[in-house]
Amino acid sequence: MPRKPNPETPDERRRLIVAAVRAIPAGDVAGYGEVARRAGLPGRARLVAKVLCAADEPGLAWHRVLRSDGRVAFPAGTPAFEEQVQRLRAEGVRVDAGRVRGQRAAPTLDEMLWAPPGAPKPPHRR
DNA sequence: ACGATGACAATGC
DNA sequence: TGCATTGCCATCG
Repeated sequence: MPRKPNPETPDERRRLIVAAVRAIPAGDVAGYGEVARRAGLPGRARLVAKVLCAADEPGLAWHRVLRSDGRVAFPAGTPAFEEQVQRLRAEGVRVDAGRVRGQRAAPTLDEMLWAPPGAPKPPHRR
């Protein structure tokens, strides 16, 4: 059956995405793709970026959203980049050279199931 | 309608 | 890890 690509209105999508971002607990992070999926909009990672860019929602934790590789999306050195890094560190997130440590930016279902507490432990680096 | 663009993702070397 | 390539999706001129 023909799948429906975008049954939602632009505003609806914006709302869903903002909600998904709000759902990220402090001190934790998520990838754009992850947020998109949690928002019920799989494959729309770029839309998430768009929304965050235009999001003027006060208190929105946009800084907890990273690329799938755990890196900050802004080019290093830019004001936005620096601010994001600081905000993350302020929440106890270890950021090294624009890369987040200690957590997975885009944990897959497999990963969650296959990496229960006590599994392959990546050595802490700091 | 079409091509360019972007706070992206997955894959390959 | 880093860089290049390809795929994706919504927006905009």
